[in-house]
Amino acid sequence: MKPARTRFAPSPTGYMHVGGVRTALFAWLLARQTGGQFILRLEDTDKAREVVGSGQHIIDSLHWLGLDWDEGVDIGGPYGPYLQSKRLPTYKAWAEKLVAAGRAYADPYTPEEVQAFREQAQAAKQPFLYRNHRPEHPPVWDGSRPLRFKSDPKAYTWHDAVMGELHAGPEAIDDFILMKSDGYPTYNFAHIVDDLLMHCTHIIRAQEFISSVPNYLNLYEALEIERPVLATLPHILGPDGKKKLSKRDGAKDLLDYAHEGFLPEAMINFLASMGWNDGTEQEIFSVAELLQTFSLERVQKAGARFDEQRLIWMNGYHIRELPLDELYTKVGSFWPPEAKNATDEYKKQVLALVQERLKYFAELPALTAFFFADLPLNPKLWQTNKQLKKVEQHELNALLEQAKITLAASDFSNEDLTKRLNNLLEQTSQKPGVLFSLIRIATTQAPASPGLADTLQVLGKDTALRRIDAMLAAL
RNA sequence: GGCCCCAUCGUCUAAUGGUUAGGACACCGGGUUUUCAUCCCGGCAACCGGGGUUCGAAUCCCCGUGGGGUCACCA
Repeated sequence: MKPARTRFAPSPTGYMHVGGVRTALFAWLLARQTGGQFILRLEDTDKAREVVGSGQHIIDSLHWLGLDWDEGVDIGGPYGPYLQSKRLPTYKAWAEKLVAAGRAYADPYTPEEVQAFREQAQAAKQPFLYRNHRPEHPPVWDGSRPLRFKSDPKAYTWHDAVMGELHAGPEAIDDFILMKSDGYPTYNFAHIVDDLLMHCTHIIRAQEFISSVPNYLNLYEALEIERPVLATLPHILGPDGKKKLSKRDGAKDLLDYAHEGFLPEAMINFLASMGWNDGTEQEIFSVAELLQTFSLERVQKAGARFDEQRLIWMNGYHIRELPLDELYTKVGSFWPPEAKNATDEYKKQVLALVQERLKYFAELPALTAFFFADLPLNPKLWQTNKQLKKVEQHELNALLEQAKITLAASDFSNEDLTKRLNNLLEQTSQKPGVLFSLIRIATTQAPASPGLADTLQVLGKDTALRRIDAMLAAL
């Protein structure tokens, strides 16, 4: 496959949400798997909506995911600048070319007049087409008025790398605005100029642009330029399956997932599996595997719902796959505050025990707090436990006393603990459900914990016996 | 409303004219000497409807229906 030059071109109007970032992922995958380049361009032509800091936020999000770019706003490149607001003379020059060719004209109407046309059309239940009001003798364009494209409406059939053959009639084409009266180009104009000048081979974007493509096709013709490969991705829908995922409807900031302790490789796996698969039954993909097998042709045409449950499962899966040392490094500062003075070695032992039940790092404190500090006695645990609530208090007390003696004799190696615990089971002729639950609750005061012998071993003798005493006093 | 796109279990999806329509998530059972989790086993659960074409249709065609997008000096 020929090297693809793809770009991700968001507008800095807010944080990155998971819907938008999939577009970046697919573009990045295509560039990387073909040995091409990936470009980050910022489309900051809407100064009214621009959110300060969101450009950096987008960069941070991509960094977190591990999507790197060869040219872009922050690092420059041979076809820069990559910030549209710094390219105004370029757009002006191309606009003037269109004016000179008689393919663009100044819009003589006031916004109110255009709005009146629009309402007229709406009242008549017709789509609004500006060109129905195209002025016969437009004023000279001096930049104070919007510049409109003088379209040449016709029917098009074109190929989309994802959607296949697409069609539209002349009614889909209109005299859209190229340059706004504030001197900035519209997206519709700027992206075409930039993609040409930056030699992009593929335009990968979301579905909402599909109805504008005939306009772009018409503009490519007017500009007499070759168009890149077009690839339209289906929407990612919100959990209700209705509308496309949007910030309004609670789409989370991508970095929120970072802060909750999701793994970038899990996020990438999840994002890729929404709307793409390789045709096999494989669910788990590493980035390297995605680079092997990804193709636009196998991207789904229908929208996909964002199912956070699936993301959580996938994240847990990737966590379990990690070697302990690597996981330990990644877990970083997610430990509970009580772990502040714990040694790396101790924390690693704890981590090894909870690795298989950790779905995302933010769960770590709840899962491990009792390893670092005595939790307050929680009578509910033994009062409501399915097995224990059937046993008399004094009997529990006696059992726990025996357990204490047994444990006091142990060297607290895993083998010895297991052996003595089993012996105790026989001596007391108790069900493990009763005896082990009791000891587990006594030594952890937690609703859940890893296996008993493992937990006791890591906790150590002193802590275990101290906690048993505390519970004994409360029984 | 015009135009455009889409349509398989609740969800993500496989199937490219011939399968008991497969897998995964979630959920529900059971097992792995306690809990939670992992792992294993099992269960639940889908081709939007109607017409064609064909020996044969989830797959091709048409018509409905449903959902989505778009019709901005936003991208």
